[in-house]
This record gives sequence, C-alpha cells and structure tokens, in this order.
Amino acid sequence: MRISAKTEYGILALLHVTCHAEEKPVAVQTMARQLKIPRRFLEQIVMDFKKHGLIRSIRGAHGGYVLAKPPESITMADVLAITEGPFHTWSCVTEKDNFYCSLENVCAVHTVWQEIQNSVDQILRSFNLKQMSERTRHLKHRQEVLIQAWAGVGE
Amino acid sequence: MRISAKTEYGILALLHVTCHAEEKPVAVQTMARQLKIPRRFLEQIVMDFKKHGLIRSIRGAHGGYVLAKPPESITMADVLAITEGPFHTWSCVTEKDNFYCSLENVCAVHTVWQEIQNSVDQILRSFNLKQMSERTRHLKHRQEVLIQAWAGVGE
DNA sequence: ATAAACCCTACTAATTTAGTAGTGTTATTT
DNA sequence: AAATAACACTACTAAATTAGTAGGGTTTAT
Repeated sequence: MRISAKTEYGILALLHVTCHAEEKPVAVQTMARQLKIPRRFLEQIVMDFKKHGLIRSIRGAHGGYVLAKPPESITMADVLAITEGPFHTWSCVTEKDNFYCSLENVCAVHTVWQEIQNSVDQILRSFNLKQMSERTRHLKHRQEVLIQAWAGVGE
Repeated sequence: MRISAKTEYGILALLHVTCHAEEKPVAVQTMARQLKIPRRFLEQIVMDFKKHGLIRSIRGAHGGYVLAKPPESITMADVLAITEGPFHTWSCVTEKDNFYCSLENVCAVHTVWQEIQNSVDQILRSFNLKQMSERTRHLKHRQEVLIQAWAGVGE
C-alpha cells in the first residue's frame, strides 16, 4: 500500500500552482526544475489534470497553467481519482462476478475494505488545495525564520 | 491503491483455519484446492504467517496448520503487516532525509497521509479473526438457506 | 516404508510504474 | 515575421514489483 510518484508529483505541482495563483501562470518547465521532477513526465501528469478540468492552460511565451476553479473546491480525492484511478480495486469488493464471495466460508472480508474505503475517501475529501497551500505558506515562513536564526549562530 | 493477491490469499487462508479450529489441523494442499490458490504460492504465505507467530504447524500425515493464539487476538492489522510490509510508504512521511519537505512551498501534504494512515490502522485493528469467522459462518448459513429456497422453485 | 505433510532456496513470467523520445502545433514577444 | 517559449499527442522502453514456478529436500503419523 503505497502512493505512486505520479500522485506525489501531481500534488506538488498543484500546490505550486495554487501558491503562485496571484502571479503569472506557471510553466511546466519551471515547475519541473524547481520541484526536481522529470519535465516530460510532469507534462503528462499536468495534461491529465487539465483534461479533467482541475487546471486551465495559457499558451504561448510566458504561458503556463492556472487553476480552473477555486482552490477550496479541489480536494485530494479529486486529485487521487485522476492519478491513481478508481480507488476501490480489491477484487472482492469491485469485481462483478464476486468470485471469492461465492467460495465456501469467505466473505466477511468485504466489510473491512468497504470501511477503509469510506474512511479514506472522507479524509481525502476533507483536504483541499486552499487549506493546504495556506499551511504550506505558513510552514515555509517558519522555515525561513529558522534559517535566519541559524545564520546568526555561526557568527 | 490496491490490495495484493498475497494479502487476499492470506486472509482467506486464515479465515479457513479459524473456521476449522475445532476439527483437525488444515493442510495447505487442502486449502489451496478449496480456495483455488496456487499451492506453492500459498505455502510461502502461510510459512510467513508461521514465522510471525500467527499460526502453528503440525507435521506429518494428517498434519497442517492451526492458529497459534486465540482468534480474537489476531487482527487484520497483524495480517497486513506481514503480507504488505510496513504500511507507511509515502516517501514524504517515511524517508529520513525528507526530500520533498525541504523543497520550497511543499509539505502540508504530510498531514493528509498521516491522517489516512492512522485511520486505516485503527480500522484494521478493529477487525479480528474471531469476529470475522463468525460473520463468515453466518453468511454461509444464509447462503445455504437461499440455495434450498431456490431448489424448491424449479419443481 | 511410504505417504502426506512441512521447509528452504532460487528462479522466472507478468504486470505495473516511471520515465524517454520524437515530432508537431500554438501564441506571445521583439 | 521570426524566434522563442510554451502546450499537444503518440509511442516506446527501462526499472521495479508482484505473482507464481520449480527442485530438492526433512519430518512424522500410520
């Protein structure tokens, strides 16, 4: 049970776009450089986000990407749905012919995954880009203060 | 985000052993046949469970496996820990040098995974083999009643 | 003794994930 | 208008993980 690079990169990129919302659109090349993600790979991910209506593109020199809707309306559930595909992939719960469930002595197992699915989904829905980018900004500020403090120590 | 065959097979096998607890030990070959799991593969999984103290083996003819502790003390969390390895594998949360977290504008992301981790863990801990095998037995009974009912219809 | 079980190590095939590559189109800026 | 900096689309490949095979044992109940 792990998260894919695609998802990680995707979230980083979206946060980056959200944090630079007031400025110019953000170019893939710039993001790739700053976030240390292979450019071609990030392009694919970002295009996927566009296709699903999370972001909007502005073409030409100094073009780039901006959010297509208010950041508070984009949740982690939306992002994961795109980068990880449909979430419920334990055969017993999703497969039509529910093979295992027809076996002797088996399927109380359903309930476990169903509960997990619901819970994870709820948590993912509770995190949106606005909230997260604000926290990010806050963390960044704290970090800078720390660096300042450290800089003083050496002298 | 999906569950592995290893985990599915493992859970099925443990439930099987639990349900047959009052009878004889259950042999891998028998389980493999009944649950339609490749025998050699199931052997590996079951040996892993033994190594981690979930089950106990009885060797020789008519030997097999039995639970090593009371079924209510074995939870899904214990099982998954063995079959899926350590659960928290999103780089940002687990990696020591927390690479992403040192990047500009990033790590409010931590919180999301941490919450999911905790929640999933709690749910997994809340399901134990006793409980699940009872439900399984119940479901099996219902199914048999249904089949009986259907059998009457044809006549 | 032999059959039915467990035990140990190593290898391989299939699938998924991560990333490259080539080529082209569009739209600003100068 | 031409150069530049961006997006757009298709296809391929390498690395890693998962799923499963294979061979050759050892132990013990009947």
